[in-house]
Amino acid sequence: MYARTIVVPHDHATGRPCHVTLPVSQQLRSLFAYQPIEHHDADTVLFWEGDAAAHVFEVVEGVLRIVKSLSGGRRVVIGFCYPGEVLGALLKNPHLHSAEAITHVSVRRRDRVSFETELNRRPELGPVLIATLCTEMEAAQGQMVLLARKTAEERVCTFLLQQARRLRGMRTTGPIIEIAMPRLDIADYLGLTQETVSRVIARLTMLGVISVAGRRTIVIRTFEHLETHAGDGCEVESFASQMA
Amino acid sequence: MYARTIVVPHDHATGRPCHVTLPVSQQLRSLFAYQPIEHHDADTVLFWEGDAAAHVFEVVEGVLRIVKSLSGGRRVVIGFCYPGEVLGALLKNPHLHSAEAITHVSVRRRDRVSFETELNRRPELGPVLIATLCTEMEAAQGQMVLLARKTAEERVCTFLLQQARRLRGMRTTGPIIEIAMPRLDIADYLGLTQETVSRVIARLTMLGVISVAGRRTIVIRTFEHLETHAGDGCEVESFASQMA
DNA sequence: CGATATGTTGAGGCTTATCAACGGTAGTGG
DNA sequence: CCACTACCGTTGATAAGCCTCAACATATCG
Repeated sequence: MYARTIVVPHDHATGRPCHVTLPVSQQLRSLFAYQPIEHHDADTVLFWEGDAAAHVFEVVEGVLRIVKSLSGGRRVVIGFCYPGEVLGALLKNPHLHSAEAITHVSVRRRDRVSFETELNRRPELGPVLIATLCTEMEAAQGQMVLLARKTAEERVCTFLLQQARRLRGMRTTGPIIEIAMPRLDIADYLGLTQETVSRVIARLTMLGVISVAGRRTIVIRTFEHLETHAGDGCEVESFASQMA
Repeated sequence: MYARTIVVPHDHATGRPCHVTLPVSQQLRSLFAYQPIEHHDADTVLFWEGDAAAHVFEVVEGVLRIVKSLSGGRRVVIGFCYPGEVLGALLKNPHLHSAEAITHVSVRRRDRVSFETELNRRPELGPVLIATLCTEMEAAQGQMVLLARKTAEERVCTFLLQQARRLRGMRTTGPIIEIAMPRLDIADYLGLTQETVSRVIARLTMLGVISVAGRRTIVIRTFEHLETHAGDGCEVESFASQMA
């Protein structure tokens, strides 16, 4: 039964990483239109896990990481938060995760109560928020699949595709991606170690799939290889195994 | 910076497993009030990953598993779906996962279009749906933490606590939990193998933390041990390691 | 141009997966 | 009601993949 072949026509790998923020939505962002812009340096913490959730943020510039901690110093990066996204709109009062600036970031802030009041005052925003949350759930499910069953190589390929597709959605030029976050954040996002991420990147470079320029820039040379090695879909991956 | 001690006062381990269904909500369930009850045997598939999403379901009785498949026969159980929950309300049109009966189940079905029409006709349901989705996201994040960083033992302890707390929420008697699903489903839910789940259960039995009666029944003898070994929270786990 | 944080590479070990066989439970049919 | 059978679960041996620890290289910033 589980062996039944399912062809999934739906493009569920939209390149959206799994994060705890609302994706680009002009309508939701309009709620921040008249708020002043704040600037924060890299490694600033916008809010801590367990803090009272007093504000909602629109990210104007820069990248944040959303972090949950557990015993033994272990850390999980639940997702990243990019410009145009809204952060903190969803969850219950004590924050369930920290939000930390990876780069210099600029954000607009709005009081949580007034945010919700405004939301109620404009009923057309309800469906927008619901649609947004559904997209979030979709991304979260993809991430669960990655963390539960993908190999290190598949995780890194998936991550690189997410990054590439995100930029493509922004109509940025070709296959050159700028990785805003350090290897440790990538590792904690993919459920790996820094070293393993590094080794996989080295292997992909050896294979000519990607090339690395500097610390933050990666050029994708063979998109197809990344896609076949991202492990998505439930059908055959390796032709070699069929031949055997 | 990551070493900062965070005490998280919020009880984010509410025992809700991570699933793709809406939690018990009288208001949402009212949408199914006049639908006939359907019965399905164990291992029936309600819908397949990739199918058009034509219906929304209320689970009246029994347990379902929500499954995503990937290459190489690998499988991930995204979550389980229990009586009183609503399934299929959230996602985009092609289903992102299959829903399969673990036990005999009875459900009420409603056409997706009429479900959404009714939702629009009753604006008071919007916030209910949003709150529900937020709870789902919370559970999904917890599951990501589990899959990314927890040990096999922590995963199994977390699962057992989820089961126990779910029953407690239903005001069922004490520490005896009925596990509806086979080991393989538990394994695919926890990102482990059947064998590892079995071995951890054996070890917990040896330690006197639980005892196993038959295939489906587990008695929790030391709740506290489960809680300290579930790995939640970011502070010290083992006193021994402090002593050393 | 130098100092420090970040990233890479290597050796070895541990947790968990894999493969295989056995045991038990529960459901079925006589 | 009991025995048979098939599935499910357990246990063991082995191995693979990733982690850990450590040293080294390279960017980036002052």
